[in-house]
Amino acid sequence: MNKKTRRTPQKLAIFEFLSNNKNHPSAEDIYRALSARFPTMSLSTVYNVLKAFQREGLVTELIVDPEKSRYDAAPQPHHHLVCLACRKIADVERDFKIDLEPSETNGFEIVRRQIDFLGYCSACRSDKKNIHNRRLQNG
Amino acid sequence: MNKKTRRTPQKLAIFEFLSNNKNHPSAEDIYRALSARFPTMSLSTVYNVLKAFQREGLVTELIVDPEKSRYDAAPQPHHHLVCLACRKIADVERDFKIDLEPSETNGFEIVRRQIDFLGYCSACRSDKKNIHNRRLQNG
DNA sequence: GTGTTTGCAAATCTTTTGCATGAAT
DNA sequence: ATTCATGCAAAAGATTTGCAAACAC
Repeated sequence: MNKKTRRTPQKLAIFEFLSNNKNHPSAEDIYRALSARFPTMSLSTVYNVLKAFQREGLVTELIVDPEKSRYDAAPQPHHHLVCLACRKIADVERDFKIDLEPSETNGFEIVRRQIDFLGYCSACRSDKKNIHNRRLQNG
Repeated sequence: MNKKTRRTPQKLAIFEFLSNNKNHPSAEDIYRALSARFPTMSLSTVYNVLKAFQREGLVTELIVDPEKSRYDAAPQPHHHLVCLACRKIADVERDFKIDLEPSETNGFEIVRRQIDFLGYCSACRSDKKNIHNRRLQNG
């Protein structure tokens, strides 16, 4: 962590939780997970801390869930599998060489690329099958 | 458009506006753009219609802006350049061959892949001072 | 006529903000 | 002592929902 910002127990706990977590939790997820250890911690503190971490470059805000932001503390760039049904996110560790020709960039200065593989996770796939089967049974 | 759903003037106007628009507008953008022609149209109608179009597969909800959904009626799959400062979106027409090994898919059934090139558009580059005051996403 | 769509208001949900208190440097 | 962080409540924005009236089929 940076020296400019203060090391509070809440910040340490949030950073630790995010680092050890593979689920790319939302602010609410983090809040709920830590409220046993920090019963007085507020949700706005979670938001404040996440914003501060983003400014320091420690945390990335993932934009893959239309309903809420998800957060990622992984140090190396990577990509994601996103379930369109339950919004589960899994990491794809591989790096892809994708680059645009200067003529394709439309004047943009590209600083990062993100690849989302959208689909259905195994749990939601079997749910789908169940629904399908039920329909067939009902006629 | 489909036969199952009814052809109302509002729906036709929304579809037409989205098809002729390169800016990937938000629901609010669409609402404002059409309220001259449809002074009584409500914002929730815009949302309802967009949801119906998504169900029919006519429109895609883009998840690139953490503050609001953006909509795209383009028929061909394509990718996007996204400005991290002003959230302008530009299309990248090229197709990229990116595929995961079965061992990398984590049990997901992939139905679509989306590549976002994140950076700064030319307008925002020329006034970098403002960038810091605006949204931050690993800027 | 029937069932869908519209439009309005109210509700819900996520995220931000203002401000007083408390804590880290 | 100064400055930054916390926590609470309230505000702000985006999206959804309930429902009666209007309209497409």
